[in-house]
This record gives sequence, C-alpha cells and structure tokens, in this order.
Amino acid sequence: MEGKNSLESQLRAAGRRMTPQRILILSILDETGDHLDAEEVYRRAKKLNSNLNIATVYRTLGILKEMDLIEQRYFARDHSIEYYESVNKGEHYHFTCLGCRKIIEVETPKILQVQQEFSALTGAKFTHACVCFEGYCASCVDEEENLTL
Amino acid sequence: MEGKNSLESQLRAAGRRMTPQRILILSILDETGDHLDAEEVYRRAKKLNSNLNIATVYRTLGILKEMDLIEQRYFARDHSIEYYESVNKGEHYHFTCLGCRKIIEVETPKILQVQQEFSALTGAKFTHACVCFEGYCASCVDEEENLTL
DNA sequence: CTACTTGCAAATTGTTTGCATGGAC
DNA sequence: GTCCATGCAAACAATTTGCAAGTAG
Repeated sequence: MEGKNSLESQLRAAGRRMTPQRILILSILDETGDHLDAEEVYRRAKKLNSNLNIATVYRTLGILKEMDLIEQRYFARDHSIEYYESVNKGEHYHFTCLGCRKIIEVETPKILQVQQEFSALTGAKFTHACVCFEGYCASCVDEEENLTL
Repeated sequence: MEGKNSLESQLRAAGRRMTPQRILILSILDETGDHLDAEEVYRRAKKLNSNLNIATVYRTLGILKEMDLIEQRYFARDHSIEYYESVNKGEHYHFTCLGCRKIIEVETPKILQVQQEFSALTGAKFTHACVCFEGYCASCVDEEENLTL
C-alpha cells in the first residue's frame, strides 16, 4: 500500500518510528469523508485497537499535522474543538450552517489570491490560512422565513 | 459620551443593565489598538477596578460579542486563546508572523466576495467569517535567508 | 539493545457555572 | 423592591505531560 510506504519514509525522515497506532489513525482520516475531532478519531480507532489511549491519539494527530499529512480545521465560531481531515482532500474551505450544523465545502481561488497579493505587496511568506464561514444554508433560511410569516 | 449612551441603549434593548464593569471593559477594547485576550483585558481593567473578577470579564466579553460591539479573533494556527477587538476597527483580517509574532492587518474585499459568490450560488446566508493567516513577515524571511547562506 | 512510543493517571489551561451578596433601575 | 450582575470558588472540557513499561529498528 502506497500510503503506508510514504508514511513510513516520512516518519523515518523525521527520526520517528512507524507504529500500528500511527498507521491506524492516519488510515481513519484518509478513508473518512467526515471531519473528525480527536475524540471521534479515538472512538473509531479504539474499535480496531481496544487498548489505544487518547493521549496517543493527540500525540499522533500532532505529528501527522507537523508532517502535513492532515489538516487542522475549526468550524463555526466556536473553536474550542479541533477537527482534522486528510490533506488528500485538496484545497477547500468550510461553511457551517448554524441551523442544521451541516458543513458545506467551499471552493474558491480567492483565498490564495489574497495571499499572493499580500505577499507581492509586503514580501511576507504564507505558510497557512485558516478560514471558516458560518451562517444559514438555503433550506434553513427558507425555514426561518416561513416561521416569521 | 456617545459610546456610553449607545452601549446603554443596546444593553437596555437586550434587557440588560449598564454597569461600571461593562463600561470599563468595552472602553478598554475601544481605546486600544492591540488585540487582547480575556486575561489581558482583565489585567488592564483590574488596574482601574481592583476587585473586578475574571469571571465578570468572560461574561462581559460574551455579551459584548453577542451584541456585536466586539469581535472575537484567533491568531496563527493555535486557537486555544481567543482575542478580542472592538468592531469600530472596520473590516480586516490578520496575518501573524511566526518569527517575530507581529500581527499585520490585511485589507481585502476578496473575503466578502467569496461570501457573496457562495450566497448567490447556494442561497446560503453568511453571518460570520473567521479568517487568519500565518507565515513569515518580510524581515523574518530575510533573516532566515541570511542564516541559510 | 537503544531510543522512541505507548498507556496510564495526574496536571494544565482557558473558560464556565452555582450560589449568596450586591447594585441598577 | 425586583431582578439582573458580580465576586468567589469550585467545576469543566479539551489537551498535555511525567513516567515506567513496551516495542520498532
């Protein structure tokens, strides 16, 4: 499996070891379409390795993030919980509906453009952008309108 | 003082009361150019009202945010601490330099454009966008280049 | 066999809450 | 006088850490 080899070589390069826990946690994030917080990663991983500990999950998420294999995300205005997704999902941003809590993915080149313009203007180098939107999705907007009639 | 009257009427409208603590906390955020976390608001406010409690600061920041008099912000990738600034600063975003921790304000219409486009496309209504950038400012980039020579 | 990793439990940190007292209106 | 707000201390929740035992290379 290609992903496993690439994980191994990247870990090696960082002087780290390949462990079943790390393989498991990355594969969960690679294969899901959802956005998982540490607790949920733990819950899912524990089904497959019952004596896995939550501290290991946090440590592993930290190194996977450091190695740029996963992305940290926040949703809506409350940033008290971090969510993660595999970087293999490509460049996109998130809109959270405050009515139904649905998360809609937003694709746009404009965020990168802002970074390029600002770099050109100031000479700064970007390493990361954190963008999240909140509001009400079309069907929740409709619902609210019906209520206020 | 205009700000005080407007604060009072907005509090009244929400069935809330005007208190010295609330006036103090809002005035600190209105008058500073910095981005303050709750702890720092508390530190500054306590100098002027020595038996102010940090719980009051958190409660007040919560209602000022709810009333849209202040904005919550996060800087760089670590969102474990919330920062606040008065909304009277106008629409802008933030770039945090990981080298010198300087925060540079970014002005661009593109974020609003993303929201408008997405609204037009999907019918969603935006209430809020959270955007923060991180990287290295021009002088920190230069410094690093000199080191690697 | 050497260091990196893990599991476990305890600690930390930013923030929130329950409750009796105080203060705005 | 009525309720909302405050101060205080205790509670919380997400995350991190110290350490002894386990395990990858």
